[in-house]
Amino acid sequence: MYRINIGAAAKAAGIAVDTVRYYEREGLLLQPQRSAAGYRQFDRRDVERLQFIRRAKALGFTLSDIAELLRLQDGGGSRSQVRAKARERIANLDHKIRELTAIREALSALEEKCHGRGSIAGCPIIEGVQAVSIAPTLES
Amino acid sequence: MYRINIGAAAKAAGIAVDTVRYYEREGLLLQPQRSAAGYRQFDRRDVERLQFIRRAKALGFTLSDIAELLRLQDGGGSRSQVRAKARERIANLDHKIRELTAIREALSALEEKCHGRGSIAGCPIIEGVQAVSIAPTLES
DNA sequence: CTTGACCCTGGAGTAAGGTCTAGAGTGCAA
DNA sequence: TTGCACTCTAGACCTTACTCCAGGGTCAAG
Repeated sequence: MYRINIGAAAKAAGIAVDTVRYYEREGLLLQPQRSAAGYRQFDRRDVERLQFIRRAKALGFTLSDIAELLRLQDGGGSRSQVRAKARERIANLDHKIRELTAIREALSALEEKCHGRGSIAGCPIIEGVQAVSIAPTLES
Repeated sequence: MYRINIGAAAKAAGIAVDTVRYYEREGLLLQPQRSAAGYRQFDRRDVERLQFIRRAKALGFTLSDIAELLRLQDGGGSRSQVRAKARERIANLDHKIRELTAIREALSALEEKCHGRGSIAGCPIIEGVQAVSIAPTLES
């Protein structure tokens, strides 16, 4: 049987030991087996679960999104539920990307107006910021 | 002379009163005048400064970036210093946008593989997350 | 003179996602 | 048997940018 301590499991999943305990506290992990001395004993599936968490995080899911996905997995949710979460996340990402792109363009336009020489008085970037209109999409 | 209390200044700048005090504590504001009773007295320049902060925030600068920009303004910094900050921020934005776009594409590819019917076992999205390779750019 | 709207300070609480500490027990090699 | 790495728990602390609270003073209107 493949049973490893928290240190090895954390390393295998590329996560810090403290973070593994934190995920357990947050309800993202199934209660692991314990040794006689009370050490957590993780098996392959636990490690896969940790990797799933790490990768889902890399896809920008929050821990509560991930908890929900894991609940679906544990509780026999349906694919359509999973797909709905994915679509929601994609919509979020699209929104965020549009927002950042708009900011980038606004700032870039200011930067191009500035020749970069001279004192700060009258600097087009500073003055441009004063004049920025705060569009709804630019509000965080 | 244009001297207003914190409530009016906050309103003029579109910021909460508590937030104005917070900015003062964080060193973003010049120490305002005080009335005999100890009330802060803001003038037009103070309000402009608050507006500058709000707009710079809308451009995605952090408060510490903004503090630095304000120090440049106060201390006679040069345009090249301001431009450098702007470019740094643009580079940040570009990086973030690329990152989110990569995530979006990865997730979208998974989502398209899922017909959305059936139980969760074998769901391409779940399995795809397991297989996501975590590229350096995808790490937050 | 009272009422209500404002203002003051210091300090605590919030969200998200960890990270660290103290104090104590465990496991294994030399 | 000592020593060191590892593990346990509960709970405090971190970052960013606020937001709220208690307990008290101030100001203008009626």
